Amino acid sequence: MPSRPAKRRPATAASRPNRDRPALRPQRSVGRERVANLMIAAADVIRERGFDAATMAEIAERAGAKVGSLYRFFPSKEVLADALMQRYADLIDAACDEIDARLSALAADELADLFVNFFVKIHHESGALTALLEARSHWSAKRLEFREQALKRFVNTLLLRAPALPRKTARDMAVVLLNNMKTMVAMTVDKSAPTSPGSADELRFMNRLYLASKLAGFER
Amino acid sequence: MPSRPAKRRPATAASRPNRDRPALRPQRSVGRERVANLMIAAADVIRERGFDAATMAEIAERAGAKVGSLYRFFPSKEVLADALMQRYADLIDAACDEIDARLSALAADELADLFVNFFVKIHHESGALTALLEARSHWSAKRLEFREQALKRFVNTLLLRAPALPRKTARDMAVVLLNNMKTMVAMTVDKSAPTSPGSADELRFMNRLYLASKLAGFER
Amino acid sequence: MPSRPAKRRPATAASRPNRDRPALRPQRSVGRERVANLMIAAADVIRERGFDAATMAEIAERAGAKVGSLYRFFPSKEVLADALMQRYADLIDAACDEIDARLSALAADELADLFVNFFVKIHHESGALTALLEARSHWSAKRLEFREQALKRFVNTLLLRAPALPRKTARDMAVVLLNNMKTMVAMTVDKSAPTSPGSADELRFMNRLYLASKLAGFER
Amino acid sequence: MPSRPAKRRPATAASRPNRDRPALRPQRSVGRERVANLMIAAADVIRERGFDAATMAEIAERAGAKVGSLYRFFPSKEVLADALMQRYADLIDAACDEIDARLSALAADELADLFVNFFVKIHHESGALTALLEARSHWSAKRLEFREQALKRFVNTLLLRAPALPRKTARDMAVVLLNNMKTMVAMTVDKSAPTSPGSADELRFMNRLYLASKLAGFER
DNA sequence: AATGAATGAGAATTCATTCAT
DNA sequence: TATGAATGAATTCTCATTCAT
Repeated sequence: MPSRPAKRRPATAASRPNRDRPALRPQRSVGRERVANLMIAAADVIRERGFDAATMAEIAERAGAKVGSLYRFFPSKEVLADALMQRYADLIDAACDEIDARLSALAADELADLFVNFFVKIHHESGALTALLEARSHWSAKRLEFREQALKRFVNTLLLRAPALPRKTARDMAVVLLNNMKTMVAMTVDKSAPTSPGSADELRFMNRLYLASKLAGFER
Repeated sequence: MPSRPAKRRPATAASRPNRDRPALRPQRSVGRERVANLMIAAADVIRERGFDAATMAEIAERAGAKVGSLYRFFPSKEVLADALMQRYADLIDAACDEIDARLSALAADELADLFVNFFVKIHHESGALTALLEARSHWSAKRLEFREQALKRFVNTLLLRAPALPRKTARDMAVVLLNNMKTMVAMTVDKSAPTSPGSADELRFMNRLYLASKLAGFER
Repeated sequence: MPSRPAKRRPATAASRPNRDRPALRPQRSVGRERVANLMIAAADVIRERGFDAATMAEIAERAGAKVGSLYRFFPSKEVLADALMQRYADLIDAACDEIDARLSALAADELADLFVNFFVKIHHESGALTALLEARSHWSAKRLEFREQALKRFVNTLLLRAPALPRKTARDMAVVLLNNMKTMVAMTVDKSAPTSPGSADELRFMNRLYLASKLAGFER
Repeated sequence: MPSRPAKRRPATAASRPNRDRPALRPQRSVGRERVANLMIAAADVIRERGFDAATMAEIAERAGAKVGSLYRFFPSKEVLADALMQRYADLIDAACDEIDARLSALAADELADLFVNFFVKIHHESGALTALLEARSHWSAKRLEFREQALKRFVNTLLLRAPALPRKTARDMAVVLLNNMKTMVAMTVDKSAPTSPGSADELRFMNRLYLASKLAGFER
């Protein structure tokens, strides 16, 4: 009974294992399209199954690709998740920019609604956001970073609107707003738990109430 | 010429005649203690790792038991989760009973705080609740049932307090409150995302604001 | 404070999205060879131990493969059995074609012998046939299909030889012949029960007697 | 991390392990009834699922007993199977006695029919016979012994009827007859494979033909 | 560069059998 | 004695990741 066959070449120190490499940024348009498709597929699968249950094989298949291709661009599942998070961070940045530009023209309630619908809009485009935020299995640095970055942008927008607001208060508010955004996604997008549209209205109402109350007296 | 001794019957995981059996009620005190330990361990592991990533082996080990014992009482991971959910449902029932008894003596803000801290208190006792509610992998009937039951109890309490409230409105409010409860757990108990205590205060404030506003004019 | 590294996603056997996929057709020559070896090994192990007692691990090992490879091509034990059955169905088809071609040149006794040795010849090539036909654990559709297909071919051959035979009679005869084929395998190939060669002669004799008697008067 | 707890007392040489003990022959009527029920349940389960797939737990449950009781009377699955086989051997003995008594009054065809229906009648009473004969997993001595004993009885009856028959021929015939008995069970009792009643008629016909042909000239 | 194949390290689940009360 | 509980060794199946052509 021969002992197990020796492990396949154990990745010599020289040959840096693949997974530490960051996501590949393809140069040619065909490559960029492929990456886009892979990320869409990944978002879909992760939304449907959750991060843990999503398999690289299904993601590749959903994108009409082979796992090999998937691994060419995203050397590990973690990196793929990170890339998605980065994408969401960028989307949030852009949306905040847009809000900031119109900020002085917005009524408080409008601002509140824009906030609360933030993630829903992102979800509309690529829906793995909440699934990734929930995933306990590996709170990668990237995911914490995302949270941080999002909060900072929200704080920034809040302070732009109400400069007299203490920064610390703004930060705590941002945390609450972020959770409301997640809740709104759960209530309007997730099909699993049956929720009447009325509850989304309630959430919107609560969010308006809260923001109006907090901004009152601090607004420019 | 097969020389090995005949193998025992393959414990074919495929033909699982067992999985659908409900959780076994232990008969003897040693069994009751074991079940209690198993549920504590399960709650711990599921909280820490999430439902998908929690393994039956770790749960058993943490309870000082062998998987065989775990499976004796809980014939599948699903059933184990369902048993936990049932436990939480019972806890909620009891807590609602308590609130209902004191209801007329409570200020609106006190009521709001009791609501928002609901899950935190449960978490304190057994912390897998939010992890289970998040688990996408299998929205088992039991889990939906739990949601439904919890919502019904909240509606009941709300209507007790404000009988003039339309039932449908109460239901939508309950959904929002439930999400606030989950958020509060995330903000105060989960150690993964660093959150200042201030944000919990903000959430409490928002919740008070909301409840007060909705109950105003409807209260007994 | 969980310190262990986050575990890989539990390869939950419960959520098997794979099992129902048909056997994979290998693309490369190395894959084809592997599949061939796996089927040989499977037939051997199933013959020796019976379907239930045969384990995927032993099959893989006997083929010099890892279970992972086995499952790549045959996503479940059922599918593996089905693939073997399909193989046997093809062999039977081919053998019937051959008999049909020579049919008019055959004496009735020769035909009877060809029939009764049918399964023995198949067994010689790949010996899981009777073990699979016996397996009670899961009368998969494929296995019933096999039976049906084999019976149809036998009926066809019988009617070719004796066109005046009522189809229903031919069908009933085919069932008897099929059982004789199985018996012949048991008597000549299985090493478990000690049987003298004389009993095979007796079976052959009975089969001749039967066929001659039934065909008499109906032959072309 | 303490190593695994020491195995529970490893059955000292003094305390002869249970499984070598033969089946308990209960003295009191209540015990005899319990054993009878257990054997009926065992036969049912084994017939339905096959020997390998039958579990001691299901057998006990089907008999309205606990596994502990089952093991009290049958110290292992093997012993249980052996007890069933012994039962079948006794039934066959009795049936042969009966045939022998009427032998001179029987037409050859009647004798043939009695033979071919042998196992069906037994099956009617307790149906695990063919399942046990098929079970490859452990060709225990008892099972071979059964075969031997049955064959001997058949030979005996054949020689009683046709004393001039060479003993060796009678033995080979008995093997064929035994297989026909099994086939008849498969065709008339097993519900899995759909078989028309006509095929049973064919089998009966073949069996008559064969026996008549073989006995001709040798009969008393 | 694309991709079919390999694989190792689990993970869920089962069950014959033995104990202890 | 009856029976609830314990257990350990198997067994099926999964999947992230790496190779070789």
